[in-house]
Amino acid sequence: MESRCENCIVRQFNALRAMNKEELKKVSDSKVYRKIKKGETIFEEGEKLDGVFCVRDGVSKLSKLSANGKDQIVKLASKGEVIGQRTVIAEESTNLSAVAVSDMEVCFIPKEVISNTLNTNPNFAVEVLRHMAHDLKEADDVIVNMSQKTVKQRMAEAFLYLKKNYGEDEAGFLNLTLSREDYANVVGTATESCIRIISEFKKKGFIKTSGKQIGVADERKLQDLVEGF
Amino acid sequence: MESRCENCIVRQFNALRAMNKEELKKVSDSKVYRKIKKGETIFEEGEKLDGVFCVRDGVSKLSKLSANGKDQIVKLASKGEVIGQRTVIAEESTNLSAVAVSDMEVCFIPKEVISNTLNTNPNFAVEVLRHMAHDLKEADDVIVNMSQKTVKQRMAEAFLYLKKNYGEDEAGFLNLTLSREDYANVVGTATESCIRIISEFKKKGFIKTSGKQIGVADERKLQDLVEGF
DNA sequence: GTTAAAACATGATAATTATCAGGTTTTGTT
DNA sequence: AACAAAACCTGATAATTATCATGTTTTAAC
Repeated sequence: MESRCENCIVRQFNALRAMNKEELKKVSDSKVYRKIKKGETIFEEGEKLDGVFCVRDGVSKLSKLSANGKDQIVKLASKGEVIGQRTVIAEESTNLSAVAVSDMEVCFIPKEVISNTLNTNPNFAVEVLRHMAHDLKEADDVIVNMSQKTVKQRMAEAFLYLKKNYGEDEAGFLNLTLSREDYANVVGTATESCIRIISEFKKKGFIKTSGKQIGVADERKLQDLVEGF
Repeated sequence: MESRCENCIVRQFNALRAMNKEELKKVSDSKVYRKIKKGETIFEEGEKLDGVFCVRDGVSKLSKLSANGKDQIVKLASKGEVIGQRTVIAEESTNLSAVAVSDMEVCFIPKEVISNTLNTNPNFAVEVLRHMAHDLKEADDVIVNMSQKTVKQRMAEAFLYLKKNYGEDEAGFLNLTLSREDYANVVGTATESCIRIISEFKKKGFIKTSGKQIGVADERKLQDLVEGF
């Protein structure tokens, strides 16, 4: 279901809200709406991007492949977030791949429109800057977590993060379902270790599972674990 | 030795080069020059910053303390870099502490001057954005390294990084001398493990040491190690 | 210059995590 | 429905890394 950016709610969550009517019109006229199926690749590490992707619905993982064939998920991007901004601004090839972890709807916005607006509308530039500053802070936090927390703590944190950011259904299962491998790649561990910890958490009553679905069963206990008790 | 920003070479390395004469004059008139001794703290995690620090000389570590009392160094900032930008832009308290790892000279620039310029000069905003985009990419790389490389590989990388970015003296020792503890905190490991690896690298002829000083002895071998051979 | 504190160093051991090997279950395709 | 592929799971083991204990050297303060 396509529509005009001017009326798009998603825009309120990202820097595009700092655009004026004219600028928004240009974006709307040049944007390309696209559906992306779960598992499909939006772009791959090393590619040059001709624009950015504004996420209207669904979730994408941004990850980087290493020499030994492992994938580290650096960030999950969802409704309202803009993917590829960093790359377009720095005028480089992407350092990350973007793959849909659920069915997605995105709008592709050509880079010219973005950079023109950046160069002429300081409000927009500052707004983008704020978002990037936020991303940078989050990245710093991830670095610290990676080096100072155990795999168990990071797993616990991942469940709490998903609950907080994507919510849960009526039955108490997380709305965003990730494969065990994806969990492992978020947390930075081996898939087997990840599965083992899921089993352990389940046995201890911290989480509940049903097939691929996972739900937080004892938020407090998970929180305690994260904090080192 | 104080001077005018207009004539400051350091400015060429950071976003301040996108300022026009008037703006630069304002910065120069409001800036406060300050010497900082090795080991001295510039600001601490959680503080509110009234401005940014432009590094004229020396190196600062930006780190975050964790619950268990360990410090993770997220970034080393040196000549030309601006510290505290992220915080000032996001209008939050800092998520990191800044401590000098060598004697430093910095210029404090009040945040009003920065934000006024951001709001009126798109060139400056875009330039800041570019620098932030670069920092974000580096942070992503660190995340991936943390999760996918061994401590040994990260140590090897640290030596190569220091050689590349700070150079070495006539005797072949790194210009920037870090304590073993700082190395451990950059790499994200225990100080004892760090020391052990230094001993091992020395024994194998990858590096050489003399007191606290460390020099790269076999760049190729270190590089091979980083790449997993 | 003495002395206390900090930094450096190494061994022994324990804890964490990865890897390999073998299963079962689920999913998607013909 | 049958089949192959992918995802999930568990055990055994090995590798990595942290921790504790203890001693030495260097640095800084008086």
